[in-house]
Amino acid sequence: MSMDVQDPFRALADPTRRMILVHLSASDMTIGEVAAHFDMTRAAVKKHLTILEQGALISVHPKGRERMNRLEPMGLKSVADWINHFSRFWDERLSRLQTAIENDKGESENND
Amino acid sequence: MSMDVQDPFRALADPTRRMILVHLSASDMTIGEVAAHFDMTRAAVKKHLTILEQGALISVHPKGRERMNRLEPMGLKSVADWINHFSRFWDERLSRLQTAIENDKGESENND
DNA sequence: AAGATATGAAACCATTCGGTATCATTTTAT
DNA sequence: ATAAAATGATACCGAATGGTTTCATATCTT
Repeated sequence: MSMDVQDPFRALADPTRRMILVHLSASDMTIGEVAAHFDMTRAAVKKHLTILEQGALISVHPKGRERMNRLEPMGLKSVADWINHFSRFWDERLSRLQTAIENDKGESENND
Repeated sequence: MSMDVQDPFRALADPTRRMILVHLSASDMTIGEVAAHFDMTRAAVKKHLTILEQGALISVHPKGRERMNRLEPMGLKSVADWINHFSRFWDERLSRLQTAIENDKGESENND
């Protein structure tokens, strides 16, 4: 009932929705303009846009009979922030890898 | 048949799976150890671990009758890399916001 | 060898997902 | 006023999701 804000991770799970975000990063677009880039009905694209909006990854701005869909970068940033909590792990691994390379013969770390 | 590598975005879509990653960031764990943190059956947790493995977000290492599940940071990095293609947008917005604040009376940018 | 332990695998179920088609509503243009 | 254009809304469909239960298999431990 409250059209609650769903988490943005779910919105990113679908490849079509990720493509939509890429297109919207070039310019704001109406539903019809977005749909023109895909081989599916406007209705399907509209559902994707609704999910993106619920995930706060886009915002919607009515202009007359059209609805402009706009990328909402802060929604993406919230996802980036979560993931970057783990960045120390790949940083660590990267530095360990570099060390191994410098040592020429990397000791094959604990694989099966 | 080929147990193909699914995209990691789908693996991140579920909140339980994101929690699993947090737990695994503390230490490698067996299925049973992971399951102990959740109010669901081991079978369900195992399914989640399979999806995480398919998304290359974890790796699995059999040790006797156990299977150690290990965080695979580079999988997460691939997601971070995709998202960071958009980082210039929130950076831009942030700098525009700062400018507006410095100008004291921010001109309420084009809202409906 | 026997029993306990850790996992694998499959069948099943309700719900969600991604898509379609159809019809209604709102706004613009003539 | 009317027709066209853009979107909204709903019902419907097959497949995928997230969970369960049950049974089988492999490995420790004694």
